Amino acid sequence: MQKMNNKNKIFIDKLRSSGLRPTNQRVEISKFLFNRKKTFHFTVEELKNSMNLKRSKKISTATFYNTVHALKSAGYLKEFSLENNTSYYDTNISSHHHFFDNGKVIDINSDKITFRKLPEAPKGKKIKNVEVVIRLENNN
Amino acid sequence: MQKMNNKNKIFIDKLRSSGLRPTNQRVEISKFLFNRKKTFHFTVEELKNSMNLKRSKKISTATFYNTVHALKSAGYLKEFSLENNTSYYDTNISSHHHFFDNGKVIDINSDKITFRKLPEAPKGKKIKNVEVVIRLENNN
DNA sequence: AACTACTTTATAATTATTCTAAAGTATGTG
DNA sequence: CACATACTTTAGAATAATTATAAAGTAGTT
Ligand SMILES: [Mn+2]
Ligand SMILES: [Mn+2]
Ligand SMILES: [Zn+2]
Ligand SMILES: [Zn+2]
Repeated sequence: MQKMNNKNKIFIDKLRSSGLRPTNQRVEISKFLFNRKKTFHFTVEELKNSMNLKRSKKISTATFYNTVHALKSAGYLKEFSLENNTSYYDTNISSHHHFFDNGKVIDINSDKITFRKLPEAPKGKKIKNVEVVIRLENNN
Repeated sequence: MQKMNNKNKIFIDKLRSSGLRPTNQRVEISKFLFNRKKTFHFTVEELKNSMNLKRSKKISTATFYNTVHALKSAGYLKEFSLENNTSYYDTNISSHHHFFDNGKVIDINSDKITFRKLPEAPKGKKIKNVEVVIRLENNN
């Protein structure tokens, strides 16, 4: 019973191609994640809290986890880790780099970093990707 | 009542300078961690299991966590994260790089990677360190 | 030996995540 | 539309990693 207006088509398509029916909850999550200009880095808990804050009828934790996992498996989200034991997700699925600044994450486009020297992959292996983390601290 | 033989002095010193009395449990952990030629990458659970396997009187989980945390705070261990929700520790505390190969972690010495181009730190920030992860996959 | 401070340990609590099973919703068929 | 069937949502239970608690043990000091 999804109103299939053009406005939501792109978000619905991501769900469909992730093997998910575009239910209301899922479409709202998909819109929340992908209807923005800048990359979004988030934990499931952060996503849940910021979406549910504005809602009278809350979306359940399980639905957030399920939807995020399906979108990740389909390649619409990338998972990464900081130095705590929580999964972070990134709406920028290209191979790219990051500044880490006290828990804040900022994208660095791939072309902003190039290498003069890189090691070979060990025997029998090949390089899947190369990603750089630049850790920041305050001046002085 | 620690037997202060020279053999253990270096491991005891790491504990002392981490603010820990060199008890038997702690000295054994320190030796297990630092008495090796190659870098050791581990989770607390792995450390606990491999040490306790050989022991009749087990060291408790809390002692493993406490000791690892103190050694980390003192700078004798470095923490890092893979894409699951577990903390890994690294006995190589220098800024260096890694191959990640299906959960296996291999050190890459700092001088094996150099940059042609690197972005500036944002206003008011400076770069603390730059670390590279090279993800591997099998050939073919 | 007695006193005190630090340590170890078992166990409880917490957090992030996953699982389960029941109730809800959508879709297809006649 | 009526029913069957399949997929969803949800609350709550279960699990895994970690941290907290508090009692019993040990060490260092007088
Ligand atoms: Mn977990
Ligand atoms: Mn945790
Ligand atoms: Zn990113
Ligand atoms: Zn390392």
